[in-house]
Amino acid sequence: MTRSTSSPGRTGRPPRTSRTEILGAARRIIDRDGWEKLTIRRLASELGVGPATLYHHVRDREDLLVQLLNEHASQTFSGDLPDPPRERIIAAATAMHDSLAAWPWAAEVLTTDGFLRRLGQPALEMVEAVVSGAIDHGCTSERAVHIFRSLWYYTVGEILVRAHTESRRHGEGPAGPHDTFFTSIDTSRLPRLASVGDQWPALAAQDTYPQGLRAFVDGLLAQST
Amino acid sequence: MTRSTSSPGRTGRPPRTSRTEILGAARRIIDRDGWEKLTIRRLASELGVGPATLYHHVRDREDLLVQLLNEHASQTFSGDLPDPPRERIIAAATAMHDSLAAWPWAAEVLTTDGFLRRLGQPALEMVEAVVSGAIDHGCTSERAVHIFRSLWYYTVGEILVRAHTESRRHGEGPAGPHDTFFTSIDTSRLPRLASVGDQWPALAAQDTYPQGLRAFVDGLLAQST
DNA sequence: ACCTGAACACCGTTCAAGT
DNA sequence: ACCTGAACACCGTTCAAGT
Repeated sequence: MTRSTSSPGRTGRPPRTSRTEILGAARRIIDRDGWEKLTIRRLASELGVGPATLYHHVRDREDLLVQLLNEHASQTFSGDLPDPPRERIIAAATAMHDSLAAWPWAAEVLTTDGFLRRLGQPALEMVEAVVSGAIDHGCTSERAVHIFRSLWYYTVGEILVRAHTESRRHGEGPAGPHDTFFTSIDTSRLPRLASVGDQWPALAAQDTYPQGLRAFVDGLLAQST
Repeated sequence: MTRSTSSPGRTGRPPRTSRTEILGAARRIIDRDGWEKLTIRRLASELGVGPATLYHHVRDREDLLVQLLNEHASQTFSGDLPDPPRERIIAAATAMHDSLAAWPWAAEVLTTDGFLRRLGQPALEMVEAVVSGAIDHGCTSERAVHIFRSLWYYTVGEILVRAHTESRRHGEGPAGPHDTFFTSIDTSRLPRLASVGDQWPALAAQDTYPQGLRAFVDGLLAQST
């Protein structure tokens, strides 16, 4: 929470830990041990300082994660977006999605209160792209914000559900009796699910985000004409 | 994980804690102290037993939450759904949404791995309604599953983001200088966001789930014709 | 068969005191 | 101004032992 740039009149003990060092150490832990292991205490010992020290540089654990995500976003979002409104919206949403999908730990911070307010410039440019695309299509700015939120919910939901599903796809070898996916369902009341049956996991594993996104964008834009 | 129904040949110490008691105590804690306080240790002391005892009745904390959610679902989903495919899909998705929205703690368990596989009959009937609606509209069963998943992502995302936003809407009285919602944005690169500005929180507070849902359903159904 | 205390291996955060 | 050890107030889960 203190600035690492030394102002002229500054006095007292010089800093040994900088924001950059902290973020670097955090990424090292994530890459080496997995993001579940990124705790304040582990991060402190990675840096060779006491846990209390970190509270001079980040407000709390959540703040650390938001900073990490903003850093990631600034490295990810690059290149210009297409000009046609519909394509601009799809490209921006896809960029946000792909950026988040690459960082499963993002799920932890995505639903943070006031998350949007704490986004950095690069991420906000993607929000701008969606909102401006909707306005250029002919929406009011109020409607454009609603459209952004709808697409944001879809994107966050996909990331969050997927982040907690990736776990194991092994363990269910072709040797075992392919027992029903849904445990003991009443097939008379659930005929469609029964007929889909064991195919469900395979279907659920397919990446249908892009297709769903296009359907959603078209549906939303059709509503405001 | 043991059944509370006593089989004839059973022997040994009689149970003092039942599945029903556990679920009841859990709901009491949620109602009285808030769902954040629902921990294994607190639940045990609410019941007057040791923490280890609970592990004879639930596999782990996650299992407890899934059981709680299924119980809630069985009390919530009632009444018949409309017959026209589009309306049936919308009604089922809305029922799932409203049911989850009433239980903010559901966010904790929603993204559980293999969540769908652990749903009980009442919740599965809502899944069935969406899938059957899509099939009756003319989709293949594969496509119907994709449609369900897309709507599920949107629904989960809305719930999760909303659950972490409800916190405080007070504290920002009309007296204070209505400072910018987005902190220090580059207005030349973000003109639309700049013009929306402080209206964002008010717009974000509006419930646009039903409208977004209809747009999404229409977009998805239009894709498969 | 069911219950238990005690232990294991952790958390995030605060605070008075030190340099 | 920055750093610290120690403490506070918790977690989920396991396990050998008891009834």
